[in-house]
Amino acid sequence: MSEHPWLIQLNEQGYRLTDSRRAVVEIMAESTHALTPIEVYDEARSAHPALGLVTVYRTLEALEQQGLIQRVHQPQGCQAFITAPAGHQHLLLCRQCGETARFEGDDLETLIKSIARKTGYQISEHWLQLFGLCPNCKKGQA
Amino acid sequence: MSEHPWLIQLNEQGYRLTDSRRAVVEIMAESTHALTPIEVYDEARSAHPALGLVTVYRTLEALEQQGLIQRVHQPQGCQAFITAPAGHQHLLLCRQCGETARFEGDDLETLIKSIARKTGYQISEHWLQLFGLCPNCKKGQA
DNA sequence: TTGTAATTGAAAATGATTTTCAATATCAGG
DNA sequence: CCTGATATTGAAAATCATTTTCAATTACAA
Repeated sequence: MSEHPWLIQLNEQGYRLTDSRRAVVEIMAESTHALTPIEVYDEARSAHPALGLVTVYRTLEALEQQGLIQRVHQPQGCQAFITAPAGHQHLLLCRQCGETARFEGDDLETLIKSIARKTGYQISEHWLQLFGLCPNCKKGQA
Repeated sequence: MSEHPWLIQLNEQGYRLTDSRRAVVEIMAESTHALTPIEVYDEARSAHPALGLVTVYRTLEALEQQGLIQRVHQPQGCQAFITAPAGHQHLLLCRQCGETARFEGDDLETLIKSIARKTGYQISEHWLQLFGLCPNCKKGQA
């Protein structure tokens, strides 16, 4: 049987392949929503009922270190994870259902350079995130 | 004695003025760093030793509701607070010492409208934050 | 000055996350 | 295909941040 690319990457990094990891990867890799550890736990147990919450935490940590998923910061909390944006993308999150979309748009470079000059800071990272309602939730709203 | 403007605002909103609140406000209003509840607690107790941590949490919550302070999201955690930016400012944070600077720069409107059109999302909020080293920490680095 | 309702701090409760640990499973080497 | 060293597991306990509960205290309006 062929393994998910994330699992192959983990394996290449020296991680062993287990059913627990397979279950967590399957859920995280498929989801377009930000998921908390508990949510991953609940969903992943349908594929692997013996899964423990601790293992979910450990697997999420490994995936984050590999750059495959990332933590999402939201007004209501910062525990959820999503698949990491490819390349230089930013996030757009639905406040209602947690659905995510991505976009690019980096004419931020000019702004950042100008801020660096004005403040004297050496800028190494930036976060840009948009919040709103996805097309689906927008409908239900009106 | 004349009270700090934040205390006056709290008072006008029906909050009573107590030494606990005065101690917390004094620390938060003066700081250019993001401070966690425990840090506020430690610092504020030099002015008011009887202060309890619970009261710090409650006061921070009141100040946040009044829009006087705001929670800061950082890679290392999201528990710290700073004085709320005036008007439409964004944050620049030093990863080393937590020092904060602010900047404006909202030609984001164009970007946001274009993302809204492309994705169908109704965008209601955006977060933009920069991270780096403040002039002081930059010196110690090299 | 006084009464009442807001506020306090301590302790207990909660919730998320991490650590500990003995049992189990993966997988490299024979 | 076995086998053994070692990574991994899940449960329970520990930790850490935050919230709730509650009886005592305090601010402040009358």
